[in-house]
Amino acid sequence: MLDKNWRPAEVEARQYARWEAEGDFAAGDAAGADSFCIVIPPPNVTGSLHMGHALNNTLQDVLIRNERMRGRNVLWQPGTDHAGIATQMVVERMLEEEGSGRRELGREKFLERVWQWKEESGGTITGQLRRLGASCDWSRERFTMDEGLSRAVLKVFVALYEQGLIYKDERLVNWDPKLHTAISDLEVQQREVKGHLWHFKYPVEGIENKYITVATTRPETMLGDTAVAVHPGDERYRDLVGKHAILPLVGRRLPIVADEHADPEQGSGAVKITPAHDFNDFEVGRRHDLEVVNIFDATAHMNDNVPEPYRGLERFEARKRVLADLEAQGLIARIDDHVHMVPYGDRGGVPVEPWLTDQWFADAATLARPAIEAVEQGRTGFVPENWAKTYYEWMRNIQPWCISRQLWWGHQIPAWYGPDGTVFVKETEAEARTAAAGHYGKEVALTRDPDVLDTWFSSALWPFSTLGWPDETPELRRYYPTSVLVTGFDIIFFWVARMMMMGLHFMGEVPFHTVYIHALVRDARGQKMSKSKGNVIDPLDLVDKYGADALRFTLAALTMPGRDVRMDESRVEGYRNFGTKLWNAARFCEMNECLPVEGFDPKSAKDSKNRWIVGEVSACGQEIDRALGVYRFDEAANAIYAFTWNTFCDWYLEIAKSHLNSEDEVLIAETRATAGWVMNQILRLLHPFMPFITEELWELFGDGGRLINADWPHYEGLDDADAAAEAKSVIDFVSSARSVRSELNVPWTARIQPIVVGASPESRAVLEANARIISATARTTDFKFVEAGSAPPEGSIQFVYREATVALPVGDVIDIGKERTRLQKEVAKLDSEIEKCDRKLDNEQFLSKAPESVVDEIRDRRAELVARRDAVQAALDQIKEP
RNA sequence: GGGCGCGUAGCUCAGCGGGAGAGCACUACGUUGACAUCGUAGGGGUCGCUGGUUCAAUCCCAGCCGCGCCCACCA
Repeated sequence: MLDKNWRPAEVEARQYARWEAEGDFAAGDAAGADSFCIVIPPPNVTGSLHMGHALNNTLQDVLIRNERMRGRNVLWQPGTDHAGIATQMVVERMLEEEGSGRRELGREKFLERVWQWKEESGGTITGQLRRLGASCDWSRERFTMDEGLSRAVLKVFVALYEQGLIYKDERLVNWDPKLHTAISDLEVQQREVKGHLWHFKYPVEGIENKYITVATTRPETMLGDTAVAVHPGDERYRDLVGKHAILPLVGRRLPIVADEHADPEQGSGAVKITPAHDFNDFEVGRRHDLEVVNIFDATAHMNDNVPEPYRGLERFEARKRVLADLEAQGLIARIDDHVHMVPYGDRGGVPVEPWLTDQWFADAATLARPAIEAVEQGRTGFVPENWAKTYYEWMRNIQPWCISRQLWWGHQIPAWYGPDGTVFVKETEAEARTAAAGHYGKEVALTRDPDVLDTWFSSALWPFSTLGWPDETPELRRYYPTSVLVTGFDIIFFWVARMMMMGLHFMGEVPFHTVYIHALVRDARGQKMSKSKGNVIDPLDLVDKYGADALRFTLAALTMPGRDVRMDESRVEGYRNFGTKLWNAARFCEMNECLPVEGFDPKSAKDSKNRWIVGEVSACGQEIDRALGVYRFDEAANAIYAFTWNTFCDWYLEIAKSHLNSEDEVLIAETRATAGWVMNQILRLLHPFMPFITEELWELFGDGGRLINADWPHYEGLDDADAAAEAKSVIDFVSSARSVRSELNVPWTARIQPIVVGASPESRAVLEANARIISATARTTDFKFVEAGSAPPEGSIQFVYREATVALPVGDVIDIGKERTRLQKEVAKLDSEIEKCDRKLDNEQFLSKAPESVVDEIRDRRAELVARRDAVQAALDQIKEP
């Protein structure tokens, strides 16, 4: 006997351990079956599960379990990411607390610490994924810094280098002065900052009291100015072009150049040019062959290229000093308040500096071309489709990808330098040494490039590196290209785009056929979850409280295309209750011996209610098929929810009670078998969403084996329109009867005889056939059928059933006033609806232009409404009499 | 500036050319041998505003108002 309550915590761990131990997650190897593969977006190895992971992995698991049940060779490839900057920062912070630091430790010792930390905490996130129920093939778990994956990284780097698609260049990059590393454009966040726009007067050389005014939001950078630019067509400055301005505080001669970059509409129309510290100015500098004066060191303090008083100052200190000195010289023309965007590093949290350094770049534009084409040709499709636009937009305007980072944790760049700086890019030091020996004609000492690669470089290889590339493995052959990538829109650029580039370049084929983009998880009020706001909901707390099934179902049911998921705990609670409801339905079935019967064919059911529920199961299953086929997780979840609760529990089981109470042994046996079959089907349909409770109940309602490996059901020829119509008719009758009873406070215990006035033979037959069900669910006694036109007994309440009026003689309990109001309201409502139909039917344009089927539909509807109105009116007249 | 999306019941959201829906919340009644983590019934909406297309607009189109996000730029 099932326990009275469903207790997720007790069962989940046990069921999961059993699946894993029995190898149910292992990649399939059924011969001849198609394969279905998802590579997990690898979470940070030292991270822990947040709501975004919970959503992402729930959706993947729904797809995976669904396909597994459909008999495909399923691989859900799990693994974790070394997450360069993030992990290094965590370990550095730990060292700081110990009063140490990475530089004190040295590179080798530091890396040992990171590995140690990885060993300690790397299992956290994968353990948490297990608690969610994720059915990954853990035997194939990978890590981006695994031996195998590192080999893939080296091979790709060297190959791209040899193909000229990776190169070293001295350019302006976004420099994080806190982390002391270059970061890519994507890692820079623009933040709105209230600041000022300062207008400075630069004296023009050789003309007494002549100044050219420039404006800036960053006064300190003036120390690095090497020109002033004006627009070539700007009359105001035409005669100054070719002359020089004198940079105050520094004394440098600045050529005044004409360049399109200067916008006559902005500020004074003249713009100071600081090639070393501004991306636009850098370009201007290149065009005019300007001097590049770098004024910052790696920590954004002033270096020796500025006049002595400013040296060593931190950038914001320097700003104050520059302003004070210019003010003293009377060179500040104006100060305006100004709101502008300041670039911040998304990890370091301080403004980044455009800074001139040597970095490694990947030629993203070249790699992007086939990746754009693949989506244009539909070889990879986005769901929802709109995201393709975002992808194109970025890919078509892609900039060189800065792939080197001045960090220690990551894949060290396989480049070695000879004594004269010649670079040798090889997969191993030995190869580099050989190459160097060939180059120099003798053995020389080499130094390895200290930089590591951007984390996303190894992530870009994930769909094939995890399958064994560069080796030709069976997995690679079977599962590449993978089927679906499930991820959030926030990493389309970081990750999806780059996997497309690398996959196409190295595998010659797209890495996945479909990219399913899901939304962000926000809090119940639509706010982004963040630690600072304190509105972070920990998915594991919800799992503890309501069970993993409830959380999974909530996430799936809230996943609608193009809309963020608002995580509201009351929804989770509601779906936990759904689990309880299912559990109790199972208990009911168990105690009534409603268990699957071997060899029972649902098509063979004779009873119309049994035939009806079988048809409903079929409709629900088909809806889930359709919805999952187009990634409508919400619709699939809602379909199984509504069927289980509203159709099966609310109606079928109530009907079954009356069947089971009958004397008809054949009917009882058929009902038991049908109910058992429906339970069995519900468990299959629900399993991808709620794997734990369904697997647990499968022990009772299954047909051998484990549910995770059961077949996905197919439904053919189970619909029975007549049975469905009859069931609907009975449900209508019962609902109406309940409604009026409730309205008039008729006690539940009071059984009332329904007097049916003017029923057609068909309606009468239906009512008689279902008399037992109706009497049980609507609390009535036997029907009394009366000729049309007969007056219903006095003191009865009435409702309309099809063409008939049903009277319930309830005697004293009737509240005539209340009932009259109710009926009057109903007549008014029906009248207004009839009027609506009339308006249409009187409209000649409607009659001539609307499709005939629509006109007929409205005619039928009108007739039906009139019949109902008349019946209600008749009932009302009866009441009015006394 | 470019792009995407959203304004429907108190809340969160479905629907998207011919009958305004769900869940939660709310109100009333109820512990009937599966389930109070429940049941039954009920109240509640000029479907953001203004025009247009149409026989017919919550739905399509345009404009406006309000809100959110992404990209780029702002000396």
